[in-house]
Amino acid sequence: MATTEKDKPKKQLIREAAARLFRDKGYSATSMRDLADAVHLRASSLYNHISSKEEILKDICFENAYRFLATMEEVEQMDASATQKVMALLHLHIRTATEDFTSVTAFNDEWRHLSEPDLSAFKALRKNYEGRFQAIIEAGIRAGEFHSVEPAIALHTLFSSVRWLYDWYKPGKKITAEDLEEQMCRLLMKGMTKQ
Amino acid sequence: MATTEKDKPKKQLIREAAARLFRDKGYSATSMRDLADAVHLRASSLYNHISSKEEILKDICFENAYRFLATMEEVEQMDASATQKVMALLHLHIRTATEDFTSVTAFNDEWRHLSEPDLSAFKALRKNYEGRFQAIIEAGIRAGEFHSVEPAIALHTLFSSVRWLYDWYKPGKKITAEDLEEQMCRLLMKGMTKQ
DNA sequence: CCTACCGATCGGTAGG
DNA sequence: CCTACCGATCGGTAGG
Repeated sequence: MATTEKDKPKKQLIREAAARLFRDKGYSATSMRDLADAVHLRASSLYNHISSKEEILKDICFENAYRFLATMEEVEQMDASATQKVMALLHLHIRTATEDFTSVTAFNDEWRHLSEPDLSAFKALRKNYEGRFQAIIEAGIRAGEFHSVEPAIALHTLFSSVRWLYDWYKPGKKITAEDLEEQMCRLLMKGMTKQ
Repeated sequence: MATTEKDKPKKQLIREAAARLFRDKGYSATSMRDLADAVHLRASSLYNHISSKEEILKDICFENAYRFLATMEEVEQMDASATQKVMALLHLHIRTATEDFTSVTAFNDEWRHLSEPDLSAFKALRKNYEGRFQAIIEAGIRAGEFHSVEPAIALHTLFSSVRWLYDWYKPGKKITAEDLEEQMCRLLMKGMTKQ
């Protein structure tokens, strides 16, 4: 028996609706009444499933952080060139951005609305991930695969490119997800210009 | 006589403080009390200088939109290759992001909080700018300067790269603004990998 | 420029 | 799951 929307636990439905609203209006501009409307409940009834607005944000942010760290682990253990590792990570980011809108909340600015100690904990995970990504770039430079560039600039330029995908990319419409992944990777790895 | 901070009209000081707060916390999470504290006034006194919170956002967004459209006009009239034109625009975006934090509000998501008819008007200006940027990319592809890529993908990848500069780049600290401009341009034009 | 204050809305709770 | 309601805070106004 296939899993339908109705089988999903209410908590998950609430979280997905929240992620969509956070993406569209931002965390602060999304009220619990907005969220309640989206899942056809009264605001007070939400609290039978979640304990606070911030808990939803926290769950979304940390789930995505751990998911990306798990993939980083796998990529680090690949027997592959730095180029292949960077491309694997880019593919992950592009695919996630197009398929899972909870990731937008985590990657973009909404995590800033976490309060302590969650804010510091999240920033530490993010910094850990970025540091490991940058180490792969540095290895690629040392191996002569990449141009000699400030690793921090390369890291953030790659990161930023994928960060705003949600804002312009509409799946299916002319550009398929596969085209997008292939062309963005090629652009970032080989650049705009010929030669 | 040099212009000092004190010579600036109060309205401009308020706008700059607002832009900084919008960047740090977002438009919705910035209250008029926050803004009043930043300029050492009571919230009610702000209204002697501005007419509403949204007016500040509107001013910031449209001022930047017109500034970028004016530069686009100049770039279009340059007697230069598509490569040179794209680099000129990238330089503008990078320089603006590092020097003027009001631009962040306009380029990133805060403009979404405009209400109609300003929202549609702003989106139209943005679309106009993006269309003209994309036309330059298309000309570069036709001229054989650029790899054959979906122009929309190239446009948004370039755009997104510069959009988050404010989030990680701290001027002076190790990486100078000149290094940043040069290396980001090189990375986007020539890519990560050698050959 | 301030004090005083407005109605609306916020996240969340009590109680059933 | 609802109705009823809480104190806090919101953007903004009146009046001086």
